[in-house]
Amino acid sequence: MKMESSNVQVLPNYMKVFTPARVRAIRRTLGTWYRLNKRDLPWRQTRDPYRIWISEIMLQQTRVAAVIPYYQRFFQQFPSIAALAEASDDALLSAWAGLGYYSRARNLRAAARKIVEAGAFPATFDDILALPGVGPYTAAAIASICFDAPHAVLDGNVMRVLARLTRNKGDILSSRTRAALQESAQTLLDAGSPAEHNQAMMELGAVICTPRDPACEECPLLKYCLARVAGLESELPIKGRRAEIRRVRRSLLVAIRNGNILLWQRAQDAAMLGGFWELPEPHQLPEAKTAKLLHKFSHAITNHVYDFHVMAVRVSQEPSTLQWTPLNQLSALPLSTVTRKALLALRVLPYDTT
DNA sequence: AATGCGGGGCC
DNA sequence: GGCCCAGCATT
Repeated sequence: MKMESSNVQVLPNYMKVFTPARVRAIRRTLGTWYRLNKRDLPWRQTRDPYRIWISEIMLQQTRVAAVIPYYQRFFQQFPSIAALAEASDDALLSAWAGLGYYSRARNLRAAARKIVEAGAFPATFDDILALPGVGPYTAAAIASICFDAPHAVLDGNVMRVLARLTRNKGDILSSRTRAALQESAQTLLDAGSPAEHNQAMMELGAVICTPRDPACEECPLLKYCLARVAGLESELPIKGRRAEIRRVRRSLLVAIRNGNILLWQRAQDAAMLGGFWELPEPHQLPEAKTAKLLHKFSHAITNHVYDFHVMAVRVSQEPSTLQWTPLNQLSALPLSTVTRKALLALRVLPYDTT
């Protein structure tokens, strides 16, 4: 009898949640909750692979509220995959400017060209995964939502839901924990309706099982949640330490002459912000004569915080890497967010075009 | 396994 | 003003 009780304790946590009867109950409860409570989002009106693909790429690391204005506009500019495949660099980056992670836009066009060449949108998990910019999460999302493929999605929302549901105390940044959670997600997946099930899991994480102050009292899975029973819902999931923030002081130079402003364009294949237009910095204009400080602002990128000083300068002769750009053409160019912030503050740009 | 890639919301 | 969020590609 001692053996029996120790056997029960040895069971991994996910086994306590994922008994066949509980799995069935969780799937049904979750599905009912989702059908009654799901938000009405633009990409939930369709199963068209082009639409779903674009929405999933835009939603990588990006909040729903930030994506919505870009989503509608994107299809006006690129009504078909073929149109996207032929997009110019400027059109592509302009459509994405402000969304961040610009390699997503570049990969989008590369993938569009692959799809055009293949003649149809890939319809299996493996073929979708082979598209540039598509990883395991996005492939599972598209395959399940558009093609009913039984692949469980594991994004940040689902990791949080599952870490709490199974009281998994592993670091979700580690690949071991992620593998365990992927296994949990696949076990729980309702293969009869993977599109709805996957979206229900993500929706639960987005609106109920939130990072801070989860709304457990409203959660359809409350009675199955091992973290809640243990009072650990606010401690899970565990996330390891990240790199410390570094502060860096930088200057931007504003030279305006005859209705033109001096700018430079980053190389299209640059690792960071490739193809974007920028204000020059002092090392690019060594002989510029500083006139005065026009504006100060800060801008955070990943683990850096930049404190920018925007200076008005006069230039006698400009390096060939810089270009005099007509002020009235600025809104047609992909401007980096830093440059846009500076030019908006100086009223060189009349209003935010993004 | 570790790092870089934006931008925005919350406290 | 600092802290948190988190897919994919690259190394």
